[in-house]
Amino acid sequence: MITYPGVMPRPRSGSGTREAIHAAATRLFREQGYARTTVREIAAEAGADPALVIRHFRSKELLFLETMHLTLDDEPLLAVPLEQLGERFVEVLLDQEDLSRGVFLALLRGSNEPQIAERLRASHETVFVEPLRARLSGPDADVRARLAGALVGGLLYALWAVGDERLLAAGREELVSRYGPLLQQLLTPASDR
Amino acid sequence: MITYPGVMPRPRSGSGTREAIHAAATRLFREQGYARTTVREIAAEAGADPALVIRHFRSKELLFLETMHLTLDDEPLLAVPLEQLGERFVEVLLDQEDLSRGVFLALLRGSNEPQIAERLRASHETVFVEPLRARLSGPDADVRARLAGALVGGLLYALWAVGDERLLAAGREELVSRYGPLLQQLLTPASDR
DNA sequence: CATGAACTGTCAACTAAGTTGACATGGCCT
DNA sequence: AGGCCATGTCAACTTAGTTGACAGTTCATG
Repeated sequence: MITYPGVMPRPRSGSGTREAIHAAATRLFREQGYARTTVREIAAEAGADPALVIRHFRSKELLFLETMHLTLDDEPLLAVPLEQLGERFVEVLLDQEDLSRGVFLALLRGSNEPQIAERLRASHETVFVEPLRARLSGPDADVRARLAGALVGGLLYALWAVGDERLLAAGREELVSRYGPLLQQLLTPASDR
Repeated sequence: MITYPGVMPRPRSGSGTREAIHAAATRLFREQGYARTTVREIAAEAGADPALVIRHFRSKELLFLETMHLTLDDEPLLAVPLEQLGERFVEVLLDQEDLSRGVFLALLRGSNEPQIAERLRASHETVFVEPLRARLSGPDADVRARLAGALVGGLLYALWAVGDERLLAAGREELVSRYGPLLQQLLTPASDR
């Protein structure tokens, strides 16, 4: 059995404090973002000493990075024919609001910090660009997928970062039927048909 | 002559310190954002006392709001026929990068603070939505303009907030010719033609 | 079973940063 | 001349992230 030198968090005798801190941080960072959440607040919610938070995670920023992971369950996208991927992707995005919104905003607003910016870049790539590029082909597949990522990100930017009331009020249906086709244009340009 | 009760900044005996603080804050907030810029740093650059910065602007946040104004010279858009507005708008946007980038990012990343969020909302409305809505008509003009704002904001989000290297490398021409038509779709939908 | 290393935890304190209050000064208006 | 107020300085307060000293616990090994 190989032992990894201090890299992996060993279970040891878990009193569960580390997990409590992790959970508290996840909730607070999601709801309040990076800047407005204090280490002392996290510690209080986890019933721990502020110093212990740093002990466990080295710094507030590393704790943030350890808890804020943007994900998208793209399973519902796999079986969708390419011609419907545009609308479907917007649907999936809007339906996972509970999972994504807090993390997306926290990453976006925290991206002043270089490491958080890097995480935002990677998450954007993984969640918004990659699933679409995987379905494209041709020499310009990469650019098109990246523009699609910009388009998709723009919707979340407008809804969540800007908080456009009228768009929020528009409802899922209208957003899907109006914005989806635009995304579709990038996936299957008219010149392809 | 009416005197406004303490609202307008009276010239008085200007030693210019206030202006120096304003200028330093503008530069630093643009280049480093809200969180990474300290009041003490602004004061140092302006050759003033940190307390004086607060004296003049009441708080770091108000100083930020006083200096960070997102604008877009939409004059070059007025004469453009509606059918070319999509590409033209993207062009104008990309050409004003020097003016907009720092402020846009500072507002976006600072939008954890409620007042900065409100400024972002207003700026988005004024700069990205309003110029387009002004050219649209029909019952759905508002929604379409707002979706156009999302689309446009998405491009800046991808380029500047995410920092998508491949998009940055793509160059103005390609971005305009690929992303402009998508915007155009919202301004003049195919069903209109 | 003892023991030392590594982990878990506590407490006080340090540093940086935004802000405030006390106080000084100099110009402008009456 | 006198008073008001904008301008400016300085020290100090508060909050927040982080560190260091120290103590208790657990676990693998001799």
